[in-house]
Amino acid sequence: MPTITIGKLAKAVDVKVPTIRFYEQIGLLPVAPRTENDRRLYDEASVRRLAFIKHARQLGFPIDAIRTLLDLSDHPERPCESANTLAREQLSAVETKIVQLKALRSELRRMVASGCDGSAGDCRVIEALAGPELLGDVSARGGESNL
Amino acid sequence: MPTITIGKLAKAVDVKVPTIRFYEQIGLLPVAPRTENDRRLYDEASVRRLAFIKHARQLGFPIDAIRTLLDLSDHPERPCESANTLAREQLSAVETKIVQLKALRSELRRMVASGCDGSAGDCRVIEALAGPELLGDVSARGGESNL
DNA sequence: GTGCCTCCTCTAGTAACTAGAGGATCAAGC
DNA sequence: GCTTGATCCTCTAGTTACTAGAGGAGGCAC
Repeated sequence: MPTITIGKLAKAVDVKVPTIRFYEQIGLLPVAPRTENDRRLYDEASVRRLAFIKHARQLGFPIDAIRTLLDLSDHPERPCESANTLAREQLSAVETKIVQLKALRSELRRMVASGCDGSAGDCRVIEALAGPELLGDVSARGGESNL
Repeated sequence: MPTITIGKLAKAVDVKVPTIRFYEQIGLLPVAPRTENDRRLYDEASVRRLAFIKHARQLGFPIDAIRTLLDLSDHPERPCESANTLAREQLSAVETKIVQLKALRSELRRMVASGCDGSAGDCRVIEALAGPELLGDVSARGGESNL
């Protein structure tokens, strides 16, 4: 018997209300039963499910991976190979990102260290951006946009 | 006298053609002059400007910051304080991100290390995701989405 | 009864592109 | 002169994972 309102669920898991509706809409959360006044109602299982999602998101798993993970957790009899694979993939994505960011960090440190206080004409920061790229093959995919 | 086609510019800087049009549209690149057949034409200055943008993007500067940076580089007589500030901000954003990702990495490593090969019911990966969050206050802003 | 809070739906906006439709033009080879 | 394929044009919509806001109904406390 579900008795938890969407606001309470949001508070319990520390997720925003619209996010919960969004998760329902994309099918990460099941369609919630409603009161006669059309308010969504949740139970303890919903709290656990949402907490699972939140935790996975914090670890950077994309929604599609979380879908698979939830599916597995809903069917305990299935082999969990794919969960392991997803975790390994996510780990290596994170590791790659760290390497890339460290390269960026050192270039930015050089830029900041040679900090100038004059006019833009002889600013080292701008010079460094304009100059030939000394950067290794960091983020050859075209930038910073995603994990 | 501009003579470089958009395709050549794209190749010269290693940026995709639609990206160049996009940069023009949002005002990062000036509106290019056209041939009588409506093709955009560029010159060496365009190559330098686009390279500047690309390099700044690789370093993770957001478009708005790049706008400021380009503006400064267009007006060498202005003080370059803001360039320094932007670089410092970007550096600290990158440093923060590295710290966050390292925390994620260690949790993912623990998950992967305890890798199971049975069924989802007793999968450590899923258990780790479902269990109480042991995670420190990493990425309290809600995840991985941006730099 | 009167605020104020929570809830509802729906649309649009965010960042920084990327992909695709549908069509015109160009350069090279035969 | 013609065909073929590459390149160009514009415009719209899709990507990710939400977030913000409009506009309105219902519920609770005093």
